[in-house]
Amino acid sequence: MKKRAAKRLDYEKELRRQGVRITRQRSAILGILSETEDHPDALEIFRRAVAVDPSISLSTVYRTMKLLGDIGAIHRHAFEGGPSRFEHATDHHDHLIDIETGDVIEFKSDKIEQLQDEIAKSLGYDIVHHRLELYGRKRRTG
Amino acid sequence: MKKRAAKRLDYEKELRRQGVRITRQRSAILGILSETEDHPDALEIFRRAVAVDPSISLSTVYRTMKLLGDIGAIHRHAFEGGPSRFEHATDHHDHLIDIETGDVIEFKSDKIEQLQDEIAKSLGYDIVHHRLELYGRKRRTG
DNA sequence: AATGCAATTGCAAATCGTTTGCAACTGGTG
DNA sequence: CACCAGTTGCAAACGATTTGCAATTGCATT
Ligand SMILES: [Mn+2]
Ligand SMILES: [Mn+2]
Ligand SMILES: [Zn+2]
Ligand SMILES: [Zn+2]
Repeated sequence: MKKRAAKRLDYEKELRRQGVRITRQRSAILGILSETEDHPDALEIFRRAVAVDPSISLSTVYRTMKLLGDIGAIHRHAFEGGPSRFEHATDHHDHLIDIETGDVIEFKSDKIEQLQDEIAKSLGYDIVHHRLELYGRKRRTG
Repeated sequence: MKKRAAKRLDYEKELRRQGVRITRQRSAILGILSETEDHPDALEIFRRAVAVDPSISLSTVYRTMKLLGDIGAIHRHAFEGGPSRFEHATDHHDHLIDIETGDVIEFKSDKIEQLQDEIAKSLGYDIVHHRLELYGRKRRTG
């Protein structure tokens, strides 16, 4: 899954456009989000943010994730068991979670996406969003 | 989605087989689960159970759902936003959730199931379980 | 650069769904 | 019908997230 790193400035630009203030704390979080390629949870983002701005609070991380989610700059995933995990918004894709390591692997299937649309349509619905998560374990190549 | 109602006695038999006691509270819950065709949450099961046995507690509902889940007699779903919802175990199927009414519609696609397997395999994984949820709104037939 | 004020913050407390410790109770076997 | 491990109700604890509030700060305005 190729992912173009969103630029911190892209985020800030979008925030300003929405009349939202760029605070020191938000800059720190945006910096972290823009350069991360994984799916960290709020606490992990908080830990990374503290390294940049020790005064930041977990509340602010949560509030910022909420804000960014609302404007569509990030996506929130509630994988089984754990807390919500975040990633900067990119093209839609789904996830395979390694149930032994917790690793998250991204994938995309146009066929599945299309079948979903057909199923929804046949039931009289339009899909607004969906969630497809595969939980598996690495096949031991014996 | 055709669903054969599980019999309360099926549940009890399985529980006894596992050396688990059939208490008044468990009977009440099993009765409710065996005759429900929807996806109630713990609180709703509790409400229905109280009507049968006023002494039952919410804790016992949760403990019983855990127990039944562990032996595979029921399935637990964590749909977006709300609390866990339960249904008695039947053949695998996935869900379409009406984001306006909360209604849950069941569906099954062998094609999607197969594509999932192929994707996992191509990534070097075996699927242990998965979650596919479509969130949509009723198409207005205008 | 100084002012003004609504937006934002950190903190603590609240919330929600769920789990758990514990003393009292009870199913089911002998 | 006695026994006792399994089960219960209750209240308190839990983990993730949200919220009220008084203090702070971004930034548009002079
Ligand atoms: Mn992703
Ligand atoms: Mn179902
Ligand atoms: Zn998808
Ligand atoms: Zn499925």
